[in-house]
Amino acid sequence: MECAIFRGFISIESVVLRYDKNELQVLVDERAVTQNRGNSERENNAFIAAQITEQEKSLHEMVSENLKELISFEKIYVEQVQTRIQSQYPKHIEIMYDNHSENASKHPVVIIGCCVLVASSENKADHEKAKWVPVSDSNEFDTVLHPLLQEALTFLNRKIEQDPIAFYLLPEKFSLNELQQVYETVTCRRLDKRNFRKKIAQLQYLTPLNEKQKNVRHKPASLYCFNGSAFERN
Amino acid sequence: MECAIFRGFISIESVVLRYDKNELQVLVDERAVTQNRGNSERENNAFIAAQITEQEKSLHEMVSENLKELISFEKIYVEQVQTRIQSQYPKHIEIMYDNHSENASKHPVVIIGCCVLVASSENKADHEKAKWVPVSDSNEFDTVLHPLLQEALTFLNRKIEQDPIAFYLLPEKFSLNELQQVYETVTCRRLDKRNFRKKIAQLQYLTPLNEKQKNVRHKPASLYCFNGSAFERN
DNA sequence: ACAAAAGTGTTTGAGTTACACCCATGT
DNA sequence: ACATGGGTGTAACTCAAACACTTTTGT
Repeated sequence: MECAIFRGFISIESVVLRYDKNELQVLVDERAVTQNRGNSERENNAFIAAQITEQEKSLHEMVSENLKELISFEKIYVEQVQTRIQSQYPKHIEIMYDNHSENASKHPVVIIGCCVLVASSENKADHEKAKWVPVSDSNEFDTVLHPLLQEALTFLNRKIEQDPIAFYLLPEKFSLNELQQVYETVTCRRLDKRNFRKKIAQLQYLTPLNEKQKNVRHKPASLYCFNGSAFERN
Repeated sequence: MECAIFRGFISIESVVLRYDKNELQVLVDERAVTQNRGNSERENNAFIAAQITEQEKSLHEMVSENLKELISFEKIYVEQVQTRIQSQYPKHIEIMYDNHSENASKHPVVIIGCCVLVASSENKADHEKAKWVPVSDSNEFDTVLHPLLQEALTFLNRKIEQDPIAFYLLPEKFSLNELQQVYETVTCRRLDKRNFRKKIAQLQYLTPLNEKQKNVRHKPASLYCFNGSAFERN
């Protein structure tokens, strides 16, 4: 094994996604936007820095704690999808650190990019701190963060075929068609209804509830919940 | 997008693997071992730190430059397989930094773990700086680095099914059976000779050379080289 | 009664796996 | 001549894809 160590900065970036109104939406943090313009409010950054040094925390915990200021949720999925090293600070970040600011620019930055999934029903309505934007609204986004969004979507596309992560994007109870729509949206292709049901039946992720949709003007669908006993993650 | 940035250390760890004598071997850096005992010789670390701040370099370049001090090679494969954040320095590393050493322990460490592949024929013989050890010799390894070795082997096992990375472990010219043996060693299972040849024939990675093995006491095998035109990586 | 989504099996093609014998060379 | 690994095709099986009609509810 070869090993080298040096000083630097560590940046943890999260793309937070939800599934709502038949589309994927990404969380835009209005605080971050204003924070980049003006240069006050370092509490948020300081917060994480403090947490991490206190004891060893997983990415899940760190991202999770940070996000609680923005949205409410019960379950959350966090996975690292990107690591890059830059010799210069990304343009969209103003690093305001207490001291050593004069030689800060001599140190590289490691950027850890995460893909975060939350269920739509568990989020507060939009408020002044953050808003949800369809991922298709590409001109909404800071172009510097854009590559991470792409990376997260690519990751999600691949991952959803392998592991039961669709459930992080769904409410507790859901119908098979809702589940299928999540798969279709994430993978960007239509699926055959019968083949889809055969496939997930094999996987045994689902517990059927003795409950059906109400007040729909068609045959009501049976509802299911996710049985994660075999898939404890984080 | 959510973002947080803080000070820390960046550690780049590489597991360097080669295929030799029908087994995978890992490079053990004797310098690192002595470096951990005594606490001189920070040139190596300083070297990389300087390089990275000078201009933006890829992991490939950084690891590659660092390894040139240990072994010789022409082609090399580098891929990041792990990122973890620790609140404390790994035990096996003594961080000796010029100044700020008093508050250094307040900052977390990001560890970037890489899987590196080199061809056996391209390496210098073992010398005092480094030696090659079979991966099966598990008690040879520093237990702190061990998880990265596992991660690298798992990665390799999965990756070799998808991309033509076996060629990084082989000399320029090789027979189909040598190629098959690499696959068998990496995936830890026997393969059917005919099925294997059918499969790689489809993939069109190979250019047949008008050349055969010499001085073997059996029917000499045809030699091939890798045609990487469709797979430019790094 | 009608509109709208729910629900349910079978057939076909593609790809993967299993398997046995003759060939060219060095000693 | 014999020992050693090189080299080749076919049949069975498994998995994924394509496809159409009946059912239940609200209006």
